[in-house]
Amino acid sequence: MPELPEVERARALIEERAVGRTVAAVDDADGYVCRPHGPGEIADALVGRTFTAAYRVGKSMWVETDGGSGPDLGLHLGMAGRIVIGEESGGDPVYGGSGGSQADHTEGNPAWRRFTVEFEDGGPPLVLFDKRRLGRAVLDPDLSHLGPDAEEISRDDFRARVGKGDAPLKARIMDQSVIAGVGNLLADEALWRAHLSPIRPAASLDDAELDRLRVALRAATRRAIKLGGVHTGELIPHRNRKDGICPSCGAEMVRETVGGRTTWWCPVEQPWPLP
DNA sequence: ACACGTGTTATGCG
DNA sequence: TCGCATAACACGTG
Repeated sequence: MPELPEVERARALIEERAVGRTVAAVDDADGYVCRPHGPGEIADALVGRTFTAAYRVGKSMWVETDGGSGPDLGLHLGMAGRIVIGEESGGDPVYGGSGGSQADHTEGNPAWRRFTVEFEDGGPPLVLFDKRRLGRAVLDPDLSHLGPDAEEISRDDFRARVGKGDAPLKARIMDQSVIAGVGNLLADEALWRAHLSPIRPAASLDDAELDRLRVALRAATRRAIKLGGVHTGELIPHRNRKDGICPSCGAEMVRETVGGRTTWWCPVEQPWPLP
């Protein structure tokens, strides 16, 4: 399930393999993935347009057409979306695979094709695969509700946005209107790296702790982009059903629902209240 | 059979 | 209206 790193890989793939190409046909027949557009609406807007750039904020990406004079194509991978162009893909880990950082090659069940763009050059189409259909393809997406991208937010901005409120810290950093791009796994990984408890009220952090979290989050994010996805994190493999062990100190980790999501943390290295 | 889930959002409540 | 919690969404997987 894609978080910022997987989406960034998908964006880079689109930039590399789809930008510069002109749209010949669009299959937007999946009315749920393409909502609120009616059938053919996205196709009518895009056919004849040329993709000129691919952008991303958080987990949302969009493709610019005709240098900005045409409509943007917004793409979101939801919980299980994957962009495939020819032999390359980016997004949700290979279906049925080990989820490692090996070259992605499998597009999965053909029934999971939810949105397709074909090009005039006759080359490989851009396909959104999504077994759960929680992904989206829309024209001119509204991104006004998103906070700054988690990888690029400044220190001062991070302090001001994250360090307030009574919600648990983990819920705060997963709130896409506060900072954009952090999902459940990346949140656990970054909090573990920063030695901060996910259940701390966000406003209880001082500036030094907020700075530590920002650095840990950025490091975890960049590492995940390089290695192929959030599932390559150091903590993630230890989020098993049984006896999760802190990969750093060996203590038995805690598993609880925080911010509505399953959360794992080390009670020794991420204590709350502070000792 | 049945609970769970790496995301988003409408709805409810104080 | 705001801040926060929860249910619902769709559907494959263990």
